[in-house]
Amino acid sequence: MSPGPSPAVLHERVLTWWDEHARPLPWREPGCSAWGVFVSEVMSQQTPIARVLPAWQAWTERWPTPADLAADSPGEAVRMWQRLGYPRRARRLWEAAAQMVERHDGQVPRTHEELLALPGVGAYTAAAVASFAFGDPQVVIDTNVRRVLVRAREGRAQAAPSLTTAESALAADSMPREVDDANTWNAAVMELGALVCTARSPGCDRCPLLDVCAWQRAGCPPYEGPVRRAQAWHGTDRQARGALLAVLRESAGPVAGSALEDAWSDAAQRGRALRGLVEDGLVEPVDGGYALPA
DNA sequence: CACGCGTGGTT
DNA sequence: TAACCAAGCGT
Repeated sequence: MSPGPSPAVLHERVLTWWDEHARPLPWREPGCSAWGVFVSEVMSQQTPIARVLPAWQAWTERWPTPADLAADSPGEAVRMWQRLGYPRRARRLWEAAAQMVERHDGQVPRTHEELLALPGVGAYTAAAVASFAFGDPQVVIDTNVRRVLVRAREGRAQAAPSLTTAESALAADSMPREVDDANTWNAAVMELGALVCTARSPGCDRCPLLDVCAWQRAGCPPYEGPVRRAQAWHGTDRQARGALLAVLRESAGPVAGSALEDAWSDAAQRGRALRGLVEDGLVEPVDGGYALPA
């Protein structure tokens, strides 16, 4: 079937590499709460760890439990999100905290199914929290895992644009059977993809799988497959939303409509972006202007 | 299922 | 410098 090494070989190599090279991130400390892990996973969705670290510190100090966050306003969550990007994640994290208070006795739920039901939590985040916070070895599949497995086991440069059932099966087949190893494996494969088996310029010379990697053995053939169109940015509604929300985040109180005109001059696009932000619960119209939601 | 959704560092 | 890339989610 696959030209790559057996799972047993992968486990030995990757788990040994993890012991020596895992970064000491605060949410990996034994004493970190499930809430701390949960916040770290949501913040890390599409955002580099270097930018997550200070925001995670600030959030968990200010809101040490789900109840602490739920007792504050969603607008404060949006403000504290700072410039992590995709601010809808902040609003959804606040809503998730509120649901934990209402339905889960103020705790992060422990099962994959309950986690998946929370706003802002998809298959990846539910599996990651179950595994990393609660030791339940769900199959964790993110972009790093997909890239490492596709290269090492199938000999291709990169995974398809979206997750396939074949990749899910490959990831499940790659899991160690023993529980502790499986949970460590989840973190270790991601870490290998983040630090060594990277998308742009992989550090194959320091990879623990160098001599068994199917992609390496095939001569590192380039990717052949459908290409995802690059995201537009300049002049998009998304850029407008970002500019408008930045003004509100940096203001202590409500902002007059005229101040938002300075942030984005095109009136039609400004109006469209503002309506979208209001729909998403990131902005509230108030008397004579706009504010973060109370 | 393809697309919209932020931001900033790297190449 | 424009394009690419980063622990995805919701519709």
